[in-house]
Amino acid sequence: MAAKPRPKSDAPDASDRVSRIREGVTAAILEHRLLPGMKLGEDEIGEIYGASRTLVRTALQQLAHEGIVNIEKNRGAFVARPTPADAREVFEARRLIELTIVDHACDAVSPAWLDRLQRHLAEEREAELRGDARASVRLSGEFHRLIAEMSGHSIYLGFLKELIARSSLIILLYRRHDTPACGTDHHAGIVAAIRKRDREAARAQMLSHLDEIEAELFLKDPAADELRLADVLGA
Amino acid sequence: MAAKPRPKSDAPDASDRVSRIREGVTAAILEHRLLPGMKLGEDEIGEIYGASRTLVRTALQQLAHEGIVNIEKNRGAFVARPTPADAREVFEARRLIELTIVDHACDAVSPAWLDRLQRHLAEEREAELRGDARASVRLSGEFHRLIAEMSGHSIYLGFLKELIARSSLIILLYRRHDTPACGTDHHAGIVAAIRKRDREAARAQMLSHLDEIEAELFLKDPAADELRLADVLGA
DNA sequence: TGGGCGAAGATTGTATAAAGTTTCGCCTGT
DNA sequence: ACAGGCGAAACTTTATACAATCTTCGCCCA
Repeated sequence: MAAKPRPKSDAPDASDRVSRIREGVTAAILEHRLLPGMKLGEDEIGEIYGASRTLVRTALQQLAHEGIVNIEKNRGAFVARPTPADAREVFEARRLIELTIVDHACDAVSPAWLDRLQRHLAEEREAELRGDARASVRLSGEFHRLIAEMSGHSIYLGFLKELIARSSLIILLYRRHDTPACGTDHHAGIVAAIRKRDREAARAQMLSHLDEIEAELFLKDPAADELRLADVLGA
Repeated sequence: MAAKPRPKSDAPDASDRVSRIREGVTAAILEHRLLPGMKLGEDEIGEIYGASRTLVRTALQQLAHEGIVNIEKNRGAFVARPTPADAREVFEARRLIELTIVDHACDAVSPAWLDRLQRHLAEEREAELRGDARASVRLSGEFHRLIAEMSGHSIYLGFLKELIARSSLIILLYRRHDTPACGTDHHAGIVAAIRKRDREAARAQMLSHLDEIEAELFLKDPAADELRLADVLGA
């Protein structure tokens, strides 16, 4: 199923060695195996992926540009530790962009896309049934990316990919309770609205979905204190 | 005035060697000294800046991520050549983001910011008087970046920096006549609205400003032909 | 004379080694 | 006993060398 022969270079994340590293580290971060603030040694990662530090460095720089890794001069790379302020910015940006994206998705609806969305929803439900929280977070992000791809706007897609990665980090950092299923029903509702080409409904669904995710976070001052403490400890 | 002592590493574009390369190449592209499609040889740039290919490569990768440079595998880096479709996406994204940004700018207005905006407008008028089209384009971009900084949203700022860079490239590529002053008056109007904290007026001004810029472009099919011609001449 | 094949040149991708910086441990002096 | 400084180790940063790939020019053949 992964043997889709691309004639040229359709996707930037193709089969390069550095992309494999980047996606591996991304997955590790998003699946909570790498905690925020952790050191990402070049030798360490290079050994894991059997690659030279040159490639590791390239991947790390790309991740830094995506906002899920911080590179400090002469110190090295660390898993990003978004502040509550960052979190609010990310979700505000997501509201802005994704409300527009669903609009476009309603225009671009097609049987092929609907099928793909449907299959994704099934996958999400399966992971949810399994109680696999990590997979749920990952698939939730992929759902939003799917809609962005559907919109056909490569710029929005690029922006949203960054925002989703940071969101996953934020959710894993700040969510109150181990939210078992943060909105698979919402996703289904969004798909339903898109199928009906009902822009207003789609926007409303998406908005309440994002609001609910953000509402489940713990972004008050106590979190800032916690962060500041870690800051002193880190620097 | 530029002596704002940053204790740590507040700005990513600090005084690194790679940043100097990146900014130099960016300026060259935005000032139309490097035409779209031109080859950016690593040795060539390295020689110019007295740097090793390692650093040049890093800078080029960052520029590629910003969207003003294309890197083709085993071929090298080239100045990006945005298509009309790209241009439309860029301006749609700018409309979306900048309308929100001016909203926030109205909230963040302060004497210091107003002074900075005023000084920038003076600088723009001066360049316009000089008839320096290159400086005008650059300063126009910086005006929008200034408002983004004013909004205090680092995410919007980052997104907009990319969009502005690509916009400059697009404007230099597709504008119909050598537009002498593409909207310095608009900028003044936007500043006036921001000073009065009039969100609605600011949004309206910004929207008409962006629309006018896009309207001055030549984004039809003939433009594609024009591009192809340049292609043959360039490569 | 036009087209295809092939080798030389050039350029990029990758790895390795040297250089500089930070950090941590240890030692000495008060 | 504790604070401050010295030194070594580990790491990142930068540069250089090697390998793989593509382009180009020239040559041969139909």
